[in-house]
Amino acid sequence: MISRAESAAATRRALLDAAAELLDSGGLDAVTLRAVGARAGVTRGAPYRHFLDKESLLIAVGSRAWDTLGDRMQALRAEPGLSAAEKMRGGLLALIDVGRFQPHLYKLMFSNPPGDPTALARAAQRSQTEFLAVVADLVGEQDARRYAALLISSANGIAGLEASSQLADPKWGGVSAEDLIDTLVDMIAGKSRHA
Amino acid sequence: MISRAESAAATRRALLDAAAELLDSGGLDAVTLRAVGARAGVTRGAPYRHFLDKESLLIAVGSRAWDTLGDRMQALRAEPGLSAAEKMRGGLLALIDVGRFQPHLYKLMFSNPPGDPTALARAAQRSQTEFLAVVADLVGEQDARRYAALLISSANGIAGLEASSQLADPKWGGVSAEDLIDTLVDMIAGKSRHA
DNA sequence: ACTCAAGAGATGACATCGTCAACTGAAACT
DNA sequence: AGTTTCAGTTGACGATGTCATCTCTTGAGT
Repeated sequence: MISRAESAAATRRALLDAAAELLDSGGLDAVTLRAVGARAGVTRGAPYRHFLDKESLLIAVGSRAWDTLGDRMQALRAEPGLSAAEKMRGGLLALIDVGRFQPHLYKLMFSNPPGDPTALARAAQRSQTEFLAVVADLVGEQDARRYAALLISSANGIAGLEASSQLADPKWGGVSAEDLIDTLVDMIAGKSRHA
Repeated sequence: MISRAESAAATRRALLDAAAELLDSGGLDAVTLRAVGARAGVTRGAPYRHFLDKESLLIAVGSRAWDTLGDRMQALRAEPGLSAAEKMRGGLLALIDVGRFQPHLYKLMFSNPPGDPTALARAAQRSQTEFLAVVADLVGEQDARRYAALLISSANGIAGLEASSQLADPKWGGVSAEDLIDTLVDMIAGKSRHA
């Protein structure tokens, strides 16, 4: 029927799914090994057959999210009929959308776990290099690094403020995340037009 | 000698200090009510006389940090002999410095606790309105809101990436947080010069 | 001056959590 | 067929947040 390896891979996937779902619905506090196991159809000790500890499980969830975002970035870059500026805007909005619809997952993606602080940064690499290439197409290799770093930082901050619903404060005059991204993209794209 | 109210206020302050110190040195995991109590010279149950629960204590720590940052912003704005652009840069760097030297406290300041998600946003108000006034001095009332929101978001994101030491990645060509802030300030100050 | 309510703090207890050690059973290998 | 490997279960332990209860000092009312 099913080999042992297949069964193990299936439960591993089920554990990741369960953890991601619990994170989405109930926040980080809801992700307990007991709940994850129960939702995956196993018991509390089972995760230890697939992950070193709880932190490793969470890192795996975050890494998987970075991978799917990397896929989206890659597809976006290959998309024909889009200008470099449009691709740049799209990439930033893809990141912000994660923060918008899965805020807890988003926080996890940008958290640096005490055990292995670089783990999630490594998982983010592909997403970021894809985006870097898009920026380079717009502003040239020379300034691409600085601008890409600035854009990713800014998008991250915008998503963060929006997640804590601070952007909605009337103090900012009702700006949306898209407004801020557009302002930024226009400034940079405009600058590149001057060269 | 000392009245009861004074003594209570003193332990309340000691609890806040203890929590802040534990947070700085050992991260959020190190902040346990037992450890906080011990460091403040009381036992685990004492905090419940001053705070509703652990979350309320952490919110109080974060709020106090926002208050001192607000003081710094206020002093910076009143500083004579500084151009509006310099004040703007200084305000952003003040925020980034918190992320640089007290990363755990910084994360707390931008976290939205499940119990009262708006509590820390309220504490951040004064800092942000002070900064908003500085930005208005540079770019005018009209665009101040949008630019201030963008700048705070960006600074937040930059501090976040720096905290997870992702800015150090050679992929970005060795940019510093100051570089990114300057790039941003120049773009906005330059734009305002055009008007 | 005496009484007594109030409240800060201590303490015992409980549920929950992450984690480990020992155990079980079935699949995979020789 | 016998043996090993390994996914999964179960019991136990220490740590933690939180509540109920108790103690004791302070401070106000008479």
